[in-house]
Amino acid sequence: VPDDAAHSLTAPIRRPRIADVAEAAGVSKTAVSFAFNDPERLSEATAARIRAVADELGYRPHPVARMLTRRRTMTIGLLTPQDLATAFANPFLAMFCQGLGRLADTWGYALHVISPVDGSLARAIDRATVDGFVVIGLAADHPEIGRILRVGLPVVLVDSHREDADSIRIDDKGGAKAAARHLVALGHRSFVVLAIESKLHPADTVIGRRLDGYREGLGEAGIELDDGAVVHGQATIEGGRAAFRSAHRAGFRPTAVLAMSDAIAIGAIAAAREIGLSVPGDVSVVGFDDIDLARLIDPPLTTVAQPVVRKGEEAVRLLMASIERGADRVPVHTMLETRLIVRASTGPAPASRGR
Amino acid sequence: VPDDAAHSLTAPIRRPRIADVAEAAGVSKTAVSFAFNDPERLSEATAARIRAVADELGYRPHPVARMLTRRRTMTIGLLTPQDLATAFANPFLAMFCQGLGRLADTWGYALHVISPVDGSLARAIDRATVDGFVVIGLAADHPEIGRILRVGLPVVLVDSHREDADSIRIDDKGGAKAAARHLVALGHRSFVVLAIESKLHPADTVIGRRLDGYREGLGEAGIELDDGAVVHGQATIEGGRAAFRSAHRAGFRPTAVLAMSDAIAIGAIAAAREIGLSVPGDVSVVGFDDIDLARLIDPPLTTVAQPVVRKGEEAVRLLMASIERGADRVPVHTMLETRLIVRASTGPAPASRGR
DNA sequence: TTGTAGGCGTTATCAT
DNA sequence: ATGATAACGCCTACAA
Repeated sequence: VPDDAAHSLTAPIRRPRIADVAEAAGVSKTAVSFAFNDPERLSEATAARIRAVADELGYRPHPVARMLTRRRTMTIGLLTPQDLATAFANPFLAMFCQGLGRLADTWGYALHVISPVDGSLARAIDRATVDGFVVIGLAADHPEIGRILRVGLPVVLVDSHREDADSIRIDDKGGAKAAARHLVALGHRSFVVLAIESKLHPADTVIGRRLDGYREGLGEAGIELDDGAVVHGQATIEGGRAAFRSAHRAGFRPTAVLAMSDAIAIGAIAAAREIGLSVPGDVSVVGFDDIDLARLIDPPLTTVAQPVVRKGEEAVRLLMASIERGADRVPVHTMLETRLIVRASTGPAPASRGR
Repeated sequence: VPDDAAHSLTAPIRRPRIADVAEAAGVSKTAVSFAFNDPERLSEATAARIRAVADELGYRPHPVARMLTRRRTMTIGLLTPQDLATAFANPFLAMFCQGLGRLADTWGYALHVISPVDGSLARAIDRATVDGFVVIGLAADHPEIGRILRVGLPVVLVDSHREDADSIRIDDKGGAKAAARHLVALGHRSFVVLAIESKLHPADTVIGRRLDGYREGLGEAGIELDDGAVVHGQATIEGGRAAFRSAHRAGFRPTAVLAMSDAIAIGAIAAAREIGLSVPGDVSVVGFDDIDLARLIDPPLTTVAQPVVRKGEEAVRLLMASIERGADRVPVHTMLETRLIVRASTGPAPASRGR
């Protein structure tokens, strides 16, 4: 290709490289590299000249090449098993990202959101150029986590636990139990649980633990939860709406709903109203998370609060320690508290009704 | 299930490379590469054997090295001038990300969120390993946009416009005008505008255009907006709360509030109530965006709706066209509609009051 | 079907 | 203070 193109008005065909700058400035590639990364080692004059030439040519160090030699990406990955659209439809994630973001920013790290590629998390992970992962919504024994660990990349597990990785959890069971007790104390005897949908087996997930908590809380009053009374739906407002409707269609007429996320709870309230039920007059609803929304909606939502933003911050803090201090560190396991916040979406049980 | 503990004791210090696999499998590096990227070109047997060996060694192609040769990152960058925490505190962004995510997922692209590093967008951009940028909240003449374009990376501008890049906008001015007219028709004469805070000069931003729309709508009724009656705040619920309070402290007693985002509007409603004002009894509030939240809060928010999710989808669609078909394409400029949605946060003006 | 060799663009090492 | 050269780890003509 003749370099006539260089004189044309159109943008240059090829991105300028370090060698181009070196040649144009009459120095070595090394010098150019120094000009950008370690100017102290160059005389004031040459450093300035190199910068000028680079600017003139529109040269910027190629970030990928730089990553390759530096062995650092300055990026943390947020790994979620849901597709991007679903994940962001849950306000919980945005709130968690606030926490991640606040700390990532202070450390100068960028945020890479990783969701399955064509349904495959493995492929997504293989593509990801990150210095470490914050993993949310994945069971601890998910094979991908083992694979990541084996490559030597730091991992912080959120809401699950294994011995060989940092983790940060909340008291899911206790929180769920408190929610159930609260409803029982209000006289409710007929329940539906709106659970978070997941393809993964629920052994070590929020789903299983919260369900345990609900069961335990109800059990104290001698109440058993029908298997059919646990309906699964996406952790979004729409998911909650659909789940409540589906329970209703299946013949359930609960006086109280235990929702595993605020988004689901909010959707359930919307669905209940569409059916003509009043909240909390006919149905009481308890959520989980205490997202900003919870206290703003009508009626303000009774919910199990967890420190979502702090959870994000802690996750990054742990990850940074792992990245900075190397992998041969003893894993740290953090547990954050939950607490029931009673607002107006729950009230005394109405006169008993079916099922 | 492998014994992780035992495994980690013997785990190699160094990540296995393609050469290690090649040697262990007794083939060339090419063969290993083929086994991962183009298995058809290998015999069934050798491909399987190579895979087995790779698996055994825990080998994964290094994503950065792969990017370097492929010249593709399979990642799109979302560029925002705000810090991560602030950006995610606005539900608008999560909604926009739903749109981005839906299409990014279908194209197999991941999402990289880029915010200023130590206050410098330039540094953040230089770090970013992406195939293209979706730029939101940045004026079209921001120098960084020019720099990105000069490197030849595709850019889709959201909410701003320049001739040499794709863009996608909404009718900000028309929407704002409709909001102002609506309030005027309800008899309001005393206004405060709650604007989105920005360090950038507002010439070609949503801020300037919406302000113009407000002014025009009010102007039709002969109403002028005091300069002091335009209060700026972060586009978050907290920001809205603070902005309303600050206006109130400054002595403003509007009967109507024009907020440039729903988050701000929701915060303003909260602040108004804390002060003892009823909405819409004492103060009417109009938002902008129509986020999910808008119809769920109490009272349901009158707002200027824009198709936020579709905006995200369109942005990725344009970006993909740009990435796939090369940069020598005529820029496409998309305009999406806005429309006023009247709910319950606006009502007739109360008997006239001060200022 | 498999192997060889060169390139991707940078930083790091070791001279000078 | 500056430069030559070797990594970094992979992909891909081209050759066999």
